[in-house]
Amino acid sequence: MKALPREFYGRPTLEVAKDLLGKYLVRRVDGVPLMCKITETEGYIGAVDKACHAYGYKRTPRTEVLFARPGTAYLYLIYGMYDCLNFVTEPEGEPAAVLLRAVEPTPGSGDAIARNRFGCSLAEMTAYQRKNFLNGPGKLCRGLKLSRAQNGLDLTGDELYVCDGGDAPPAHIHVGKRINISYAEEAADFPWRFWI
DNA sequence: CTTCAGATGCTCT
DNA sequence: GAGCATCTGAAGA
Repeated sequence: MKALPREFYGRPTLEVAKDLLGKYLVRRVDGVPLMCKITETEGYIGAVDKACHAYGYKRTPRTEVLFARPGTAYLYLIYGMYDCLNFVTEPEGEPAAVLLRAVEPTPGSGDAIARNRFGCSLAEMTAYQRKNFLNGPGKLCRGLKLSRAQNGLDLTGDELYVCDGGDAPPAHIHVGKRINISYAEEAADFPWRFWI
């Protein structure tokens, strides 16, 4: 399956966030591909969004990647111990990104991802672990061996990319407020979270 | 099922 | 020094 081109990312952030749902995230580590279906995303738009790290075009060492060309990976550390994966969107120079909040492993990838996340096979996981496998930004990064080491990675390369699964687009996309950004005042209520 | 505290370190003021 | 786009395990209902 072919990686989505840079033009896919260089569009309005909320469109990209919705269009990513149902597509497949591919992470190649040591040549071995891990594949997951994308099921939950959030948009962050620096120009207007107090929840975005680059709100008001704020440039710092950390936010520099958000100003890069679309189709670049933005990974940062949160709460001292977890990483979050984002895709840079919009034309270059417009700081914005889509946060990947949840994915589901494809059948062939579940076992390797379970090892990364829990250090055991799929079969050895508890029911609770199965239910809460990759349903959070920190969890999916752990499972796919993603960290700040991948910050700035080009999504048109072969280490990390998204491809179209060939399935029909999701019939119904849920829309709601984003998670854990209560500090962001009016932006906390923007309906910029999408899931299937 | 739910709530709750604690972990942990980087980033910007 | 304060706060953070989170997760986990333990305890309660």
